[in-house]
Amino acid sequence: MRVISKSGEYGLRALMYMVAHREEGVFVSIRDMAEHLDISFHFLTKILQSLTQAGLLKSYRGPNGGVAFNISPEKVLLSDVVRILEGDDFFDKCLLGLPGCGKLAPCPMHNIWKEIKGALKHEFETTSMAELGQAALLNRIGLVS
Amino acid sequence: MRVISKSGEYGLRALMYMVAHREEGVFVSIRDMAEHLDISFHFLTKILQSLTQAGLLKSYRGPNGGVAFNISPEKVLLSDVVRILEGDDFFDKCLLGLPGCGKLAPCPMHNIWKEIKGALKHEFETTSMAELGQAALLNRIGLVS
DNA sequence: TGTATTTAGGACAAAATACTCTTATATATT
DNA sequence: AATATATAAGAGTATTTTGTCCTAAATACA
Ligand code: SF4
Ligand code: SF4
Repeated sequence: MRVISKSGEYGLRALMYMVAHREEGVFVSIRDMAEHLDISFHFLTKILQSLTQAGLLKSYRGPNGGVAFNISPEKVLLSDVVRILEGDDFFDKCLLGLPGCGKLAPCPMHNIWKEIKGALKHEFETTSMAELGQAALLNRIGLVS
Repeated sequence: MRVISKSGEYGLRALMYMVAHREEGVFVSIRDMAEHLDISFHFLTKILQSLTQAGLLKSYRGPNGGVAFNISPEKVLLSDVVRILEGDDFFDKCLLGLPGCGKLAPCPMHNIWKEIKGALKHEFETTSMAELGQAALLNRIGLVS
């Protein structure tokens, strides 16, 4: 059961890292993140590029360069991140892979799925990256317990 | 957001079809199902083979052959099906793709995910294929509304 | 017995996802 | 200006998932 893709996972873990390690006016090195989080540097770079292009992050090239939040992490919702990295229809998917959930004459799975999906969407839309970052400070980021 | 794979989707849709169309002592043709549900015949055959090998279905070769429930659909839970088709650890996965959810020192996503996953698991473990089949009789199976 | 039908099973191919590598561009420092 | 460092961007490779095809085995029926 994979809910978010590897891209989504890596992106979220990187943003958690950034929140936990941010300093005002300092860009976080992608290479450092990749090493600390054990993610392929080039792959992570691409993922973060998507977030930069979407306006969520800003980047800076050259020595001491890196990425930083362009929007305050208090205002960045989990749902914003997954919508950018996994597609805008992330929360509109059907359990059976068919499009158009919630319309007339739903299939037998509809009621089951409606509840679950609603709960997931609600959680993602009421949790900010800042909150996740705070929690990350208490534990070891992105590591299994 | 794909929760179940294509294999799982096809398997569930086929079982719903079987419940809705079952007659005592009659095997349901895989080819008929594949056509009605618009699923590749060979692919569906393999998926149903897994369910047969797991003992959930029984099959019969030759004219008027096909597959039938080996276990009464009232006793077949949704969770049984996905565990067979997607792996026994289906409900043990982490939102971030890391193994071992629910242990000490959880990551920041843990509380969010724990609730959602618990709800999903509960729904799947309290819904039988018979129930889904009943609902399927009322609507059009596996079709989007 | 021979033929048609239907699942079983494995090899193969296509598509999607995940990951790697190379080159270009921007910036800082000397 | 020259060099080192870092992200941007796109091409290329690997792995997994999904789908196709061919042959074998079982069964029914003429
Ligand atoms: S009605 Fe059923 S098949 Fe259709 S989108 Fe909703 S859950 Fe999926
Ligand atoms: S604690 Fe977090 S990272 Fe670990 S398994 Fe649970 S949700 Fe995943």
